Amino acid sequence: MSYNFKEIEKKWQDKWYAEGTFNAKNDFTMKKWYGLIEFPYPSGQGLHVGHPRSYTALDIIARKRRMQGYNVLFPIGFDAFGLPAENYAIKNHIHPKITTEKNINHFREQLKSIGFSFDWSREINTTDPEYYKWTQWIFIQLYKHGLAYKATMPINFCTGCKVGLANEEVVNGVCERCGSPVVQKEKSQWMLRITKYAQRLIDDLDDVDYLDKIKAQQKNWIGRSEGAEVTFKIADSNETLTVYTTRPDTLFGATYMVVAPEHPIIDKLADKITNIDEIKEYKHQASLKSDFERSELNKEKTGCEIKGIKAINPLTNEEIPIWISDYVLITYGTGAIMAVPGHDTRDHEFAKKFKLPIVQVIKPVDEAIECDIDKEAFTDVETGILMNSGFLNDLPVVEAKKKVIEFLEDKHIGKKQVNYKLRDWVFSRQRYWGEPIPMVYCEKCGWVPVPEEELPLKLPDVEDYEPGENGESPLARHAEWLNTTCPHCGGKAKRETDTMPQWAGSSWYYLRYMDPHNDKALASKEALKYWSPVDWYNGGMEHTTLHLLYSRFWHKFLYDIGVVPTKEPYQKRTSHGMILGSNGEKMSKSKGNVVNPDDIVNEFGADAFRVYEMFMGPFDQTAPWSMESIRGCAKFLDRVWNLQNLLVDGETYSPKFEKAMHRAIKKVSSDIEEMKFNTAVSTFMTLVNDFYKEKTINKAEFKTFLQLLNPFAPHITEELWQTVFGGKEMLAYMKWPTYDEEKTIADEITLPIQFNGKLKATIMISLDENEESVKEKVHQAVEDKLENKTIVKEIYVKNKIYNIVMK
RNA sequence: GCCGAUGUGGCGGAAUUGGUAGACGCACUGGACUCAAAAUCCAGCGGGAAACCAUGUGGGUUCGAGUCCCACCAUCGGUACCA
Repeated sequence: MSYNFKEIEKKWQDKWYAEGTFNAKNDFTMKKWYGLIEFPYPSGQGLHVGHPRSYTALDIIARKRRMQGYNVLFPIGFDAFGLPAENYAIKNHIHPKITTEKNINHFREQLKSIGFSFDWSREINTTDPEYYKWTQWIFIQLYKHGLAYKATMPINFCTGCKVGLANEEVVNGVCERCGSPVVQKEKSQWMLRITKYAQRLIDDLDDVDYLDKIKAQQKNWIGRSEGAEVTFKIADSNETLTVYTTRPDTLFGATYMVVAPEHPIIDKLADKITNIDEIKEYKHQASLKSDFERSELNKEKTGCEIKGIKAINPLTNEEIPIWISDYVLITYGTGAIMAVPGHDTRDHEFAKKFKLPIVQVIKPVDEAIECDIDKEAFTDVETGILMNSGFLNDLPVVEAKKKVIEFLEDKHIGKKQVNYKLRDWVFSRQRYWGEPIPMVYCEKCGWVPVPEEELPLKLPDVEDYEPGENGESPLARHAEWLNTTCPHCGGKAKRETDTMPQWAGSSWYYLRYMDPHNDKALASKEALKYWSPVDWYNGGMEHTTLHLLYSRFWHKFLYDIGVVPTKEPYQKRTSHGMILGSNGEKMSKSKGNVVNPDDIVNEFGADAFRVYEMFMGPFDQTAPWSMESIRGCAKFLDRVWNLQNLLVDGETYSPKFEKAMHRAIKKVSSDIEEMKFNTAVSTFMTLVNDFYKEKTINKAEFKTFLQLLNPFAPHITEELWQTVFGGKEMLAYMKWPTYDEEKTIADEITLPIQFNGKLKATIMISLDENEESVKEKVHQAVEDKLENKTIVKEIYVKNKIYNIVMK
């Protein structure tokens, strides 16, 4: 018989959320636990079945922590600024504020219908002026500390819509919406100096408990490399050309140089360049290409020799040619390289194409290794030995690097240098639906921050959100907003019309949860001290390099200026796998494989939904949705409900189930900590099967079972606890069951007997039975099979296995 | 190319970390209940008549390998001319 989940789940949800059952307590003397999930973007489509995977997982941990006596903070909010709401507004002429509010209401109902133990009294919304007041405040602090600056940067510009586009809106080099080509357009933008924190963002990963793959991906993204800067003289000139290289040891093999098209040396030496028109034409062609084209259409390298000037290799003193090519990027290193075609694949390709000399300066230490420098660059560092390199000859690569850097530093023509791939964060968006950047431009005083007492600087209510011509922000059209007075001199001034990117509000939201209604500070010192850091943060891998890195950066800055008490925001970071459609493809409207959480809750109930999401597969791996499997989980809960029909009295576990109970407590407890939810669920199922097999369960067993299952299926378990046991106190706050290690160990063991590692039989032995006795039993058991065999040796691994090696 | 993962029945997946491969669930088959169906309960369920064969492929280490080592293949995610 099925239980009435609709009625039961509603009943408990109403009680929990009306009474604030799961709200964090303001008792700062208790031990605390702060669990965080990525707050959703309230899209028009409503909740995706992917959201509850992460939410259920952390909800289970949060619920377990409450039972373990922690003061738990498990908050929820909405990351509500962003493009979809704005695009929807442009299309349908409904203010983003209205759609956002509507969507949030929908999300809130959906989230409540799944029974998450969120503290709804702390709900936040990034578009609330009382919230973004502090987002703006942080920006001003960044500006005051020299970490926010204006720079002219190329942006993606759609030639059709005449708007600036975010990178995510550029698909294969064309505009996602209209399909017109996207070009790069120079625009003055606010930038945040995240690069200043690059090294600390790497180093401090040592102090946090993130999954290794998350650490690896962040390190990769920051992209630290060690090498040297080397300065080359330009022949017959006072100019020099500085390059960055990770292989200074190959300097003797540098046979030419290459500069990026945007490199300033071309303008500086324009008079000397004999083919300046050709070079200008190359520069022009390169500027027409988008970043996308420069990287995607790179099958064939292009380039052009800069005639009339030569560089001098500081070690060989030979004059070498200088080329221009767009495979060298102005944004990395010095925008110029020394080319060592013998030992760099790209330089080799370029040298081959333009018939430039290739010199070998490294050979493999093992002569047996094939190495034909004319065919292919030899790039192996581990096995390399220097040759044709004067004072570096015969040194291994690692030694040669050290020695050459010493030499360069001694002669003041180079130095050790560390570089990062990480670039500063482009913080401006020419969009309406975002936090206004609280800056004012005054002809006399330059950029001046809005005084802090005037925050929040509210986003004005406008009717037209269309981006302006040439990629101007829609706010630029609103004179009333635009024109203001300079907070510094009182003269006429104009406001910044760009808004902040989607990432701004989410970079510090976990701090606001600690004290969400504070109007004096982003949170009180006491709350920050008590709740920091977030103990466990779960989210998607797709946020590893942007959101996670950005918020670590902001947090470190806030730490530096004494606002927050910890160096890192999140002590532990884990990630969940994506949920795919039943056909194994990503869920999308066009593929028609989208599953709506509301339908699942209606048909199977919230508890079944939660149990299924945890049971479907390993938590950190992608998993396809299956309607059949969720039915199995609903059936399991029916069986749990009907256990009450088998119930007998009993103050303690019956001998029949004692071991099973202790083992289940142990297994479920550790599985939750390790996020092995799928095997925890199978433990529950096995246990239920055992109760059915024996057609009995006593009260002690049932009580423990309900407690263990409560974090996974909170509604049905509370209901059974109340109706069957007459429990007054809520299960959710009862002490988490404990187990006795000794009682998890079996005293009888099935011992496998192998012949040459292959299973032949099993026997029962008692735990730690002496070897003589085991041997006797084994031989008795396989006597007949031993005829005509010569035993070579016998291996007994205590309580594990008995293997007979024979001929 | 580089970085990270993954590969086990018809399907989703287990496997105490080197010790009985296939727990648990789905699907399927049979039985009970029912006038009947659904639901429920019980039983079976990798292949093979068996010896045996089976954890992407080929080697290796070991008394013993899904698990460790070497060389590959395939799929997915991230990143990409980063010098």
